[in-house]
Amino acid sequence: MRHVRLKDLLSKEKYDQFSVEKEVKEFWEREKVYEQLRKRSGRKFYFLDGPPYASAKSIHIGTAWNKVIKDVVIRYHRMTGHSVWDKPGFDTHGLPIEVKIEQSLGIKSKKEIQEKVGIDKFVEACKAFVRDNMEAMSRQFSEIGASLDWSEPYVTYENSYIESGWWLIKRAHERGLLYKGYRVLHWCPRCETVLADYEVSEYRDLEDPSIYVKFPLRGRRGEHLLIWTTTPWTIPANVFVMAHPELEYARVKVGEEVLIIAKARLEEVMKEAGIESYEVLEVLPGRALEGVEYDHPLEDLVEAQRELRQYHKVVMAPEGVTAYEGTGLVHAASGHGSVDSEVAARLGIPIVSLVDEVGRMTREAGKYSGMHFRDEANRVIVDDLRQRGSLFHAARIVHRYPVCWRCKTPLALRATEQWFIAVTRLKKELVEEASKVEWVPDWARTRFMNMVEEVRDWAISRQRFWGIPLPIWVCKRCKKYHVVGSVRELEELGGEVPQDLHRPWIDRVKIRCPHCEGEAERVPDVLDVWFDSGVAFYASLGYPRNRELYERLEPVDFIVEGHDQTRGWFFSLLRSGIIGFGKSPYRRVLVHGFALDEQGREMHKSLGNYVDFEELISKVPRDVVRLWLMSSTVWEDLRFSWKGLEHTAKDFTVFWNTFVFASTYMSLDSFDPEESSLESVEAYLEPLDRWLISRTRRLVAEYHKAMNALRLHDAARALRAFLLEDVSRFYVRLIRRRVWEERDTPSKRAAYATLYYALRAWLLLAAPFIPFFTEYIYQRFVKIAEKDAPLSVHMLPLPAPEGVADEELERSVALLRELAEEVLALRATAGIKLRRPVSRVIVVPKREEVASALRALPELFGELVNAKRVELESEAFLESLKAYSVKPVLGEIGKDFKKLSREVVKVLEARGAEIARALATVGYYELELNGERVRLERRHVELLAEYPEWLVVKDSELAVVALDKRIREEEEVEGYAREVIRRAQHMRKEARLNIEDKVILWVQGDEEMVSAVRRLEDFVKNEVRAVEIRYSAPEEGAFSEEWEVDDKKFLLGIKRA
RNA sequence: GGGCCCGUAGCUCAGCUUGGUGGAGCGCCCGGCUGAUAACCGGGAGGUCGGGGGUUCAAAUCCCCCCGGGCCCA
Repeated sequence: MRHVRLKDLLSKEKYDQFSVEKEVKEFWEREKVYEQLRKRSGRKFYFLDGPPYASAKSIHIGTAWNKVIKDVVIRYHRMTGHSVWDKPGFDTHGLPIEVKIEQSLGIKSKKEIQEKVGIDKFVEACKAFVRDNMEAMSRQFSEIGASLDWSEPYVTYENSYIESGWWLIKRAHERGLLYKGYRVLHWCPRCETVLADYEVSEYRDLEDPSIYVKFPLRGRRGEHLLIWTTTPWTIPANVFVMAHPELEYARVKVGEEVLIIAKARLEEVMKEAGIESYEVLEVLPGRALEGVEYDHPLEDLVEAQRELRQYHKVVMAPEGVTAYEGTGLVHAASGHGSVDSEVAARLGIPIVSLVDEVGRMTREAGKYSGMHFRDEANRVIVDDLRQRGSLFHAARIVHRYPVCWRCKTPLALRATEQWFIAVTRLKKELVEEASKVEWVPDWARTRFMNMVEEVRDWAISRQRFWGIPLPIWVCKRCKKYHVVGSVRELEELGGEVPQDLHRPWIDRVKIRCPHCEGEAERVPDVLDVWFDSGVAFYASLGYPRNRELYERLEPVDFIVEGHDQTRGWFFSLLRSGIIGFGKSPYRRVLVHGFALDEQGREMHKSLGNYVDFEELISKVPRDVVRLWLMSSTVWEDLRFSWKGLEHTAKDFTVFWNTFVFASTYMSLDSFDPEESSLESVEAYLEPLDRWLISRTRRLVAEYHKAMNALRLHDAARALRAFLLEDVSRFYVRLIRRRVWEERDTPSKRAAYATLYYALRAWLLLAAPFIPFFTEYIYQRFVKIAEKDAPLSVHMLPLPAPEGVADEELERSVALLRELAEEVLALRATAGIKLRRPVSRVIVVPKREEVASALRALPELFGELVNAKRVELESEAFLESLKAYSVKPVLGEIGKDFKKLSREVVKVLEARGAEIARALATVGYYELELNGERVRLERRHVELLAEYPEWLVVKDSELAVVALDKRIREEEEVEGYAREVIRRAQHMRKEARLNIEDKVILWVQGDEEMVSAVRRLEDFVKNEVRAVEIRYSAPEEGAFSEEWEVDDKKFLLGIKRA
């Protein structure tokens, strides 16, 4: 006979979530559960893993959170009939890894890589490093239960992935989006590569010169343009000066010289320069300065300047000028400033860049050639300007200056030749496609759109080694270039394809120029690492070599990453999708928060507040970590909290205990859930059972609603609240007595069937969140009870929303629970323990729904407050219980009754209640006193109305509740019997008896106690499972203990019968 | 400087979309319950809902400004 039995899970065994997880992991591995899960068929659900960057061995808590979120969604979809694509990925190329390898090899420059180490060794080292990291990270991800395919992740360094990447470059080329440009971009002189806009993300407070320089007007002796700069090293490359057409400029006489400066800046600049005496000669609009020529102050020292004389003019460039800093005249170095270069391009002015790839001034910089730009060149240039009298004022300034995100070297803006994809031309498509995407939460859309609005062309080339080689070959003879889209194409063009497509091997591949048959060589660049992950949506599926898979799975149904990825991965995917396929590659995006430390700061190893993942899961069980993570609002930042974890762990003990309770009694009674289905016990369901069923249905519905809206935290919280509040704290507490009943009653079966229904549903719904715990319980609970139950809980379909919740019943129960709290508060003030029954509770409802709830569920309420009777009464009834008394108002009495006053007061004291009632109702009271008629009226007394001392009353929002404190014999006897039962139960537990063991009970001592037990002998016997009660001293060998209740002493003994 | 998010009890956070007497857990004090429970229940103390202004009969909630923190950009 099958029935529920948690054999290995009985209460004596101490619950240990760590061993639960260990056992479940072994079970999953032994039975190859994951492999079977993957194979299941159903509607496609294409999930795409945002590949973490494999630059370290240990994962961040935030990375773990990220994968847990993914796992919950994946498991949810598996359990709702989807076939889930669950290939994880790793991002493996790029500068951060190169920098780490440089450090480990003890080298500092690009040159050393090429000359001392060799690119081949260097690239191999990168690959080995990444491989180790991936292995460690994969292990940690599977430790936390992430059920993705760790045996075959997609890896961006693999040949097939690289080839897929090439395809997109080719597509861009075919669409006419690929171009080579000479552009001003941030450059790291240490890494010797260009950095994209989004890579310029770190700023440091650095000290720089802050100088005001005089540029003499050509042919007007003694008159100068005054410019301001913090980068003296750009002065040799000065080509023109920018002014704002709508600003007012002043010609100012200072000493013997005339300076031109924005009027709005005049006062401040003079103050800074310490000049008190100056005279404004004239104010003119910026427009008037257009075309004014000047001479470069260092013209004779800088070779490049010889060519530039013709461009030294003031030009109108409002985008480069502000009225808030500087002088309103901006020195423009077309090769060293982004606005400068744009203005130059607009006006057909040449781009001049005088800094080389390692940060030294070039040969064209003449005197300054070979000097480092920020150190020596800055100093020498300032000196030269000073010597020539061109320096108006020099100071130092501390300002935020961009540094390399990897090596913290200050960056230089310099013009270089780079490859670009003209993304700006795709802006309309980007906006259109992004607006079709479902963003959760919705503000992610706003954020994304704001970002797209500012989109710039994408500089895809990097002058480095460890990356996807740029698939562009340039002909030595005709100088035309050719973009290669695949390995096969490379072969067809006569290239000898190497084993590994990385540099340096790919560099040696020469092809036939398709234009002139000359020999073509690859350009030496690699691709921006952001390119890699951006193509994951098709490259991870092997497209275009394998078209079928992608065509079947696309589009990606779901992605989720941190909010920093709005500009990162979410954008690079969309960009690649538009370039390659003209549409968004994904349908739905969930944004999650950052995992911060306990103080709300970022967690960093360098800050010393880093919680190591391995340490975390050695201290806290995985499911506890998961549930804690998932209870936090997905898209908000998460504060790490040991306390929060502890609290979550406590909830697990309640989960566990609830199942132990259920299984213990169900197995004791050989309950078979298949035989005693909910339908079969329908007729015996009590209101409380119907309530739990309704609550369960509500949970199912709310859970699915939350999951579908990706409000995963709402689902997690609902799961916790349901088991804790509804099942454990309420339902189970109230059915205890029903299931403790020894006979097999229909009521008991109904309770079991209800409880089983609720727990089974919960177990399945909780499975995506806490896969270990639910699997463990499932194996010992559902799996044993149901004959067709599958191997693993994760293979079951989730309960679907069904039927309707019984709103009215739930509302009634909720009201009664609230009302019961009021009564419990009354008991507390009256000092009557809950164990002692009271004879009656009076309720005067203030709302009809309270009254109808009480009429519908009187027993439930009686049980909640342990009252024999619950009386629904009117306010008038309560009034009638009030005892009235009077307090004489001596002034009035003396005035009216003179000498009789003393007697009147005596009467008031003696017959106060009677008089009070009369005054309250009729309004007067007459009596004869010393032969005189006396008429007492309201004004003679203060009327006091009080409830009798045996009644305590509490007013609340729902009702006035009153508790009759008078304990009748009946209740007293039951109360004493319960005191005995409670202690006998305690002793059973202490004596380590099994729940089903029968005992003999001895009771001896206080008369009242003993007689109470005698009078309720059957009740006591049933409750403590006694076959017999002996009213004598416990026999030798019995477990005995002395007790005292209300000064009544008694001795109890128990022994297994 | 711009866009988006966050700010609620000592601590961790719900509540805000859709305005209607401010909540939970932890911690503290007092009391109670318990043969699933190292669990739980009740009471008490604890709040300028970051600040200011506005809309409204009514604002934690909607609008504007400011302050502090985060992310992304400039």
